[in-house]
Amino acid sequence: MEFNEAKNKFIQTWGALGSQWGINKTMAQIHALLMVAPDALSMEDIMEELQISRGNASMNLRALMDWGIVYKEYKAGERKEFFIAEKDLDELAVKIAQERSKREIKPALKVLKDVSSGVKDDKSAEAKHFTAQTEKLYDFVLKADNMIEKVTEMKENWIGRLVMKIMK
Amino acid sequence: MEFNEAKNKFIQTWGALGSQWGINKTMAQIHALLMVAPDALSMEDIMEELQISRGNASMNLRALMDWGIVYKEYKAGERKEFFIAEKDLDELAVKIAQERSKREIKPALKVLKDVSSGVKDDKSAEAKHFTAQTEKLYDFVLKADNMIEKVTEMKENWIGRLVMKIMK
DNA sequence: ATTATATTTCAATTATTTTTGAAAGTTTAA
DNA sequence: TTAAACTTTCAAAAATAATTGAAATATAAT
Repeated sequence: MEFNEAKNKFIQTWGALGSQWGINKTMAQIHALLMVAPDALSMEDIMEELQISRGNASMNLRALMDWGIVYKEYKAGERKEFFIAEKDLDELAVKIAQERSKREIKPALKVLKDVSSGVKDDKSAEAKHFTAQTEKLYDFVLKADNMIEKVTEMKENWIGRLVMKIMK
Repeated sequence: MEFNEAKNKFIQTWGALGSQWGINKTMAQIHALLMVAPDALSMEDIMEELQISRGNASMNLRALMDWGIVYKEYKAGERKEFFIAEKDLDELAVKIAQERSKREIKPALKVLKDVSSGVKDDKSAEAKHFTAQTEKLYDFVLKADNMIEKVTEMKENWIGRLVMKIMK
């Protein structure tokens, strides 16, 4: 396999994986590109490699920085900005988990709580069932969300590492 | 809050959550509806409640059944089919995790492995860095995928439950 | 075998999301 | 201050994804 072929394949795959998980394709591709780039890349470099417009590059780089998984870097004597990816994968996972929890799960939890507790007075069978089910869902999503948080804290503590080991 | 308002809010929220995680909105809404329905619903019922077309209902119900999280039910004396959701949430989580692993993560892992091992001969610095990075990513995604599998097996064994407890 | 009921399929339409590119905005240097 | 280098913004265009609806298919009752 030729190097450029491999790189391209990797970028495409990472992009596809991203879009299946609700992250836009270009954003994931830029991230992929930065992950395997030996040094920081400029916006021009990124536009060139991925064949995308300036606006697209700018907006997705901003998004990646908002997620905290890509950083700006300034080079002495260079006027333009360069970008590097967070390369510590554990850190990457933590950032993504926290961000998705904050943006998507937490607000959903709030609604779940509201709707499950909002119909408590209604004594119809339908309403009772609804309350019971949404309560269960709330507990479940909350548990899942807690798990994400705990996993992100785990890497620092020994029992966490032990658990990971047991879990294989 | 009125019952119908609550129900609607729940369906909308579940739908939005679904689409943020790569599942189409209607599919998630049908699932939400079935989750809180006290008994099985017909395709007509679903079309009516969600104001969607027959084709849409049919296709998304098929998808939900492919995921193994919605089942058909036949009622004596009734010609049409009825549908119920998997209501055991642990089971639901397992099914979703397994399905996404199979459909998305496993194929991505294969590509990661291919590209990371495919450029081993190329001695350029760029290629070396690429191989190192994609190897790390492979290990990482593999670990994450294993974790999903392990979590799904956990509920059956005591140490798993203990771990869950410790993790809060 | 025919009709009535129910479901699936899929090309065309509609809605949503992403991308572009050029104008406006910033920052640095001279 | 002006100009050059670079970045951001955002309305319009393009690409992608979801939805419709009617024809085709399937299934059951008469």
